[in-house]
Amino acid sequence: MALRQILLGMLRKPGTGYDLKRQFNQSLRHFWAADLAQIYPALQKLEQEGLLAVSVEPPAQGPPRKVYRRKKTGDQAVREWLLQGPEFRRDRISYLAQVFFLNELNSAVDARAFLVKLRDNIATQLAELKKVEQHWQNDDPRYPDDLPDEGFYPQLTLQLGLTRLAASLEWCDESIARLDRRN
Amino acid sequence: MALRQILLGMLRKPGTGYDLKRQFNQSLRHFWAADLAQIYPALQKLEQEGLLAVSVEPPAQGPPRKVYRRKKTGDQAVREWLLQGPEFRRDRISYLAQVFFLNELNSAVDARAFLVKLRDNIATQLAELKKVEQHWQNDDPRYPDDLPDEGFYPQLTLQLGLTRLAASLEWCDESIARLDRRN
DNA sequence: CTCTTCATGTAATGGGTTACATGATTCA
DNA sequence: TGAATCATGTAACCCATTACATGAAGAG
Repeated sequence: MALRQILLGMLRKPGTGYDLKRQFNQSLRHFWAADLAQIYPALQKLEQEGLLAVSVEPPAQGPPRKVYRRKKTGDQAVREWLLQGPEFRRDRISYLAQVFFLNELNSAVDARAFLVKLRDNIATQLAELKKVEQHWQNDDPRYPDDLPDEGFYPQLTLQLGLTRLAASLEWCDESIARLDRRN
Repeated sequence: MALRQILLGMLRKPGTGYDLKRQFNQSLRHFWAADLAQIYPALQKLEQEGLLAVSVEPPAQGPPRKVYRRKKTGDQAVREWLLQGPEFRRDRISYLAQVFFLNELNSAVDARAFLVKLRDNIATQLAELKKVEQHWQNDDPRYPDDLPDEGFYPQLTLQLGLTRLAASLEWCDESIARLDRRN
């Protein structure tokens, strides 16, 4: 149920649903993704509840832009969310479920192939996140240690993303090595 | 949509919905959780589809036990799931979304308090997972390197859980230190 | 001439959570 | 006497995904 708050958080500066989607892709994607089909109704609801204001503006191209602005009640909602402390939702990691049952294949060769594919996938994800980091670095030469506060906290999240992927990658390599040692 | 396959995987040995819930709590919880309200209908559906067989057995206590057994079609379904390669579902990490927006608090003190709470939470989770590892160790003296295949793959998943939590914990400490250095 | 980008949505379906409902036995 | 364990479920709701629908401008 955090999408509401995330949208409010992103609307520190006014924007349209489409703008927010772009922000998801650029900055939040590695820990949260959302589709336009989710974003549009959510924004409408937040407006109905009085946390956002809308104004229709003429677009450069396409249909009229519905620009959402956060109201004071919206500011407050974000602050409350943060003051409640960290939220944990149960994570579900499909590929770990698969690893758990790899023995069902009755074949160390097939199990190994699975782990190698997993390794490659994670390596790709890590490479992509590093590209994102490159972009951030190019956008602001103060990256990572002299960023203003607005950039500092997002940078922390990127950092954890990189750390976790690197740890997962190492785990893959070690797992493959352990499997090889068993045979 | 992996719950189906996980239930099938767990039913290598026959059992009831309640038994499976226990297995979730003991072995899979750190990467997948499921409620009885999800498990019971899912088992019924798998039976209707012909992947499982049911037989009603007299219980030690309570209502009759519905014991599910995997059929050959069920075995096949598990194997197909694994042979398709690793599945990635987009993860959503609420607390990272919160970290991303911590600047909204306009207070390094409050932001720091958030990170400390996060640190404590993760430390608790790590301690709990280590307890789980202790149990596994006690259950089988061959842990971790001389386990039979059935135990080896589950142990890998536990290992990743521990690795990731340890990495997250380090990240928390470093983030708090970096925040302190800024002020 | 086709693909991408801008920009809005709705509808159907699927998956997950919470609440509700029942009832016997065992343990503190 | 009250809580936990065993054992089954249903119903309402919420959240997320996929598919469908429209349409103009600009890039290649």
